[in-house]
Formats: sequence, C-alpha cells, structure tokens
Amino acid sequence: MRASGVHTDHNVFPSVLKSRAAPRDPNLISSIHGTIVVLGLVLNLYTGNALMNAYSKLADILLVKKVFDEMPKRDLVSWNTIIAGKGNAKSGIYEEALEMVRMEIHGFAVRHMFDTDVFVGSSLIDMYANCTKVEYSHRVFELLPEPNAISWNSAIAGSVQNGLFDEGLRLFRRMLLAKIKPMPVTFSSIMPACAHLTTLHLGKQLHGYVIRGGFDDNVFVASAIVDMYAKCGNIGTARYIFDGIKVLDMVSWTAMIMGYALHGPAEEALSLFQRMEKENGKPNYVAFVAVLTACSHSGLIDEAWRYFHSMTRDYGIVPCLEHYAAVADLLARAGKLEEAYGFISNMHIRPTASVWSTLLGACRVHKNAELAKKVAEKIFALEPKNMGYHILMSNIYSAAGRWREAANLRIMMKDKGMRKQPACSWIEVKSKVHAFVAHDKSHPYYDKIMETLEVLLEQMERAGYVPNTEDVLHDVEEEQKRDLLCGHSERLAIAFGIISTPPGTTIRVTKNLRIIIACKKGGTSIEDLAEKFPDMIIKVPIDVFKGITDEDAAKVVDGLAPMVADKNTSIEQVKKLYKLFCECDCTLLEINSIAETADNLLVAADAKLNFDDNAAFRQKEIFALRDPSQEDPREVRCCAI
DNA sequence: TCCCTTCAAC
Repeated sequence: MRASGVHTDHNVFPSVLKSRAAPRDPNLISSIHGTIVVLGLVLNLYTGNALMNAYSKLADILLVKKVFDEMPKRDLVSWNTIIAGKGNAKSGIYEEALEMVRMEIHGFAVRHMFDTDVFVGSSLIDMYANCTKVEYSHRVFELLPEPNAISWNSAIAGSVQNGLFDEGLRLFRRMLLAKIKPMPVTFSSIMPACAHLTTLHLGKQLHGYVIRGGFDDNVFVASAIVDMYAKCGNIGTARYIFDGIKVLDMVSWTAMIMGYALHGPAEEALSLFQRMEKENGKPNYVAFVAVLTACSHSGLIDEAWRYFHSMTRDYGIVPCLEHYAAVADLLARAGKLEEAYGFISNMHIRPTASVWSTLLGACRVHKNAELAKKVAEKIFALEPKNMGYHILMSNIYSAAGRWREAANLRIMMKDKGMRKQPACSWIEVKSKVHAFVAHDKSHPYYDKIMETLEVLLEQMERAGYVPNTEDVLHDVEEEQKRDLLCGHSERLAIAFGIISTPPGTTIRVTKNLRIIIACKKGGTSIEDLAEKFPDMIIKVPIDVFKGITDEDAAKVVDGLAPMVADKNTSIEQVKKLYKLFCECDCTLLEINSIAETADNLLVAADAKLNFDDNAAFRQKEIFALRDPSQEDPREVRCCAI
C-alpha cells in the first residue's frame, strides 16, 4: 500500500500493529513506529494505544510508558493497556498496589456486575487459583454463564496446580462434553495431572489426542509429555518424544534430565546436562535441582559438589531448599552422617522437616541411634504431628535394642492421638485401579492372589531368595511366614497384576508410602527378583491362568487396547501413534471403523473400552483414580475422562 | 480500527 503511493491514514496502523507478524518482531515494530512518527500520526489515540500494546507484548515497558506519557488524550483502553499489558503488571511496577487490593477486586466486580463477563471471570478463576483458594476459583467458574475455552483452561490449570489432579481430569472431560475444543494450553495444563498420578494409560490417551489434534509440535505440550512419560517410568518413550522436539528450551531439557535422575542411569542425566550447557546456554536453578538429584540417586558425591559450587560460582544461582535437600540426601545415603548433619545445620535457609528426614532415614540404615535422636528432636519441633517420623524413630530405637525409648515414643504417639497411615499399593488393570492394603482379604481374587504368592515364593526360594528378617521386630514364626506371603501390600498388587494380565505385560505398581528397607536393600524382594529373573516371573502366570476361564482371559486382553484411530487420522499421525502404542499393552485398531459421533480419540477409546457403541458421549466411570492422600486407601474415587 | 483471561520442568 505504501509502495503504491496510496495515503496511509490513522485507520491503517492499529490493524498493521495487530497483525500476526508484528508482535514478535522488535525491528518491524520500530520501523512501523518510525513511519507513524514521519506521517505525524503519533498523537492519534487508536494508533497510540496499538503502539503501546505492541511494545507491551515485547515486554518493553519503557517504550510503553514513553508512548503513554506522550499521548495528548487517553481513554479506557489506554489505561487498561498500561495496567494489564504483558510485563507491566508482572514487572513489579504495579504489583505491590495490585497485591493489596487483590481480594477486593472480586467484590468490586460483583457490585458492578462484571463477574459474569468471561474476561473478568477467567481472570478471577486464575487469581483465586494463584492464591491457592481453589474453592473460590471453582465457584466463579461454575457461575460463569458462558465459559469459553480460556475459562476452562484456567479452571483446569488452577486445579492441577493446586494438586487437585482428578478434579482437573474431571473438568477436562466436562470440557469435551461441552464441545469446547481443547487447545495446546489445555494439554500442557492437564498432562501434569497424569504425571503426578503416574497414570500412564490416561497420559497415553491424552498423548493420542495431542497427536490427532496436531499439537505435538508445541514445545510446552511436548515438554509436559516428556515429563509425563518419565514420571510414569517410561523413560524410553520420554526420550523418543524429547528427541523429536525441534527447538528445545530449558524446560524440555530439565524435564528429560529429571526423568533420568528419577529412573534412569545418572550418566545419561549428566551428559544431557553438559549438552544443555553447550547448546542451550545458562542452566537455571531447576536444571540444577535435576542434575543434583541425578547425582544424589547414584551416589556421585564428587560430581554433586562440583555442580553445587559451579551453580553459584559460574551462574550466580543462590542454592534453594531443593539443592540443599539433594546434597544432604546424597551425603546421608553415602553414610557420611556427621557431614550431612553439619551441612544441613549450616544451610543459609531454615531446613524443613523433610530435609532432616532423609538424614533420619540414613541413620536407620547406618544404625546410628544417637545421631538419629538429635535429628528427630529437630524434626519433631518442626512437624510435631507427622506420624511417619515418629514411627521411624521408634523403629530405630527398637533396632538398637532400646526398647524403653521405643515404647515411650509409641505411648506419646498414642496420647497425641496419632494414627498410622496404612501402606497401600495399587495397580491399574483394564482401566481400573485395584488397591491393596496388607492382610486385606476383601479383593474378589484374594484366594487366587494367595495361591500365586505361594507359587512365587516357592520358585523364589529355589532361585536363592533369602528373606530379610532384620526389620521384623516381633519374631513369631507363623506371622513371619504370613508376612512373607501377604504382609506387604505391593506383593498383593504384583500377584494380582501377574494373574490378571497376559504374559509379558509390564506390571506397574504404585504405592502411597516409601518402600521399606527390607524391600529395598539387603535380602531379596519380589521387585528385585522381577528385575533379575524376568523369565521366571513371566512363566508363573501361565500356570496360574488355569483357574481363569478363557473368556475372562480374552476380556483382559481386549481391555488392553485403548488406542484407536479414525478416518480423519492422517497417515503421518497413524505412524506416530503406531510407533508409540505398538507396545504389548496396546494395539492399533482398524482405521475407518469408528462411528461418526466419535469426534475424538478419547471418546473413541472410551467406547472401545466399554464394548458399547453408544457409550461415546455418555459420561461413564471408566477410570478409577485413587487419591493417595485419602484416609482410607481402599476407598477408590472414580473419575471419568 | 485499539485493551483485558489460560500453559510445561521444581
């Protein structure tokens, strides 16, 4: 238009500045700004507002202010832009003022009847969630007459960020039912729910949806997926997704490094960290949390010190609680108990009970009751009502033969009205969560499970299994035998997994408490055996399957096919899906076979899982998600997605 | 013609 000599007046520039290309390009903005000045349009209200907006998207607060200050006339939009433009409120200029009136804003909005406006409503949802007032956040959401996609996203993100994972999943399902199309933001918000719950099959279905929606090239979404697979123990798939990310950023690197730190070999984590330093530049403090966690879990003391010091020296990052915790944990586990004690005592921030507790755990392993007593006093002062720490200390006394002190502690706990949180393990089979507590006979397959455990125990003993009885504190022979069979909830869950899945299926058991020493170090646990002798574990179910009808067995196999594609799925997507889901627990079903109504993968999967053609849009309880923080661990809360 | 709401690693 400029080249053809047509006069460009004040009507043109607001649109030009709002165009797709402009906001990300500082040079383009400057050049447009220059043209505006040359043409004498800089004093125009709309043009000035648009310029302010363009600069605030670049987070160039000084230029936003400059334009604002030079405008002869300002309207509501000018003021809104300077108050709420990106970078302004968040830059801290107005933050203090806003913080003071935060909770009054809602009242103002209600009085002036703005509370049903989507923009105001979505902001309120976000505000309350950020203030950890999720109940208010939900109330605002439920009262919104016409929530848009952003309102849904805000509600979902708010729930997940406050730890209400199944609430987030439920909202996601409702969003689909309300026919609101999810966006990349939706997935990066909801995916952490699966990561935290370690519900791999939910995460996989969301991943399928992401691929079908073409959102998988979004780096936010991809990072969330990497994190989800890593947290669910599927480190290979996490790496596959990670390697497919075109432009890696700090979060994607860190998610992958943390994945290796938690599950994989430390060398992978460390070499990725070094690659990141080269390719991505400055690691931030979370990246250091990841690399220190990797060192800690692999006992790499020298490396840990090197990173810990380099963090401050080379990158100017002040260590925070997580960094201290990783190093303290490392020292403690390595048996350097006194050094760990000194390190924690000299932290420049106040150590929390959880930092001290790694040392307490190490005192138990390394049998240092004296230091344990000192540490426990600090912990009890910080968290007087936490049962776990008291039990741990009482067990340390018992193991040291200091029965009187152990008993005193138990009596004190009873007086304070503390109740033990029962250990619980759960396993997903056929989209259902089966939860077990020790000695629990309520499961319908209880007899089969016991039979399996007996077969297993026999085979284990033949393979050289030596039970670790060190931690059995009251030694009645009968009880020990029973404890070996069903004393640990995870054994019940593993046995159930073995008899209710086809041979070769990966068995994933999750539990609410840390695995006790007997299952972790010394002796041999079922977990160790499963790792060392995979063949043996796989052979067992063939025998045990005998008791189950063919029909039941077939149902189990069918139930493990949550992967569906439809006629709108592109060949490229099918390839990706197939690559991801061709593992033993999933199969790719035939394309073009899905009903018209199944407009998304999740619903199609839902229908398939329930063997019910009409199920597509019915809200069904197809997933049962346990909330580990719940009082009775057997109480299973159901969540449809 | 201009303004406002949502996201990933800890």
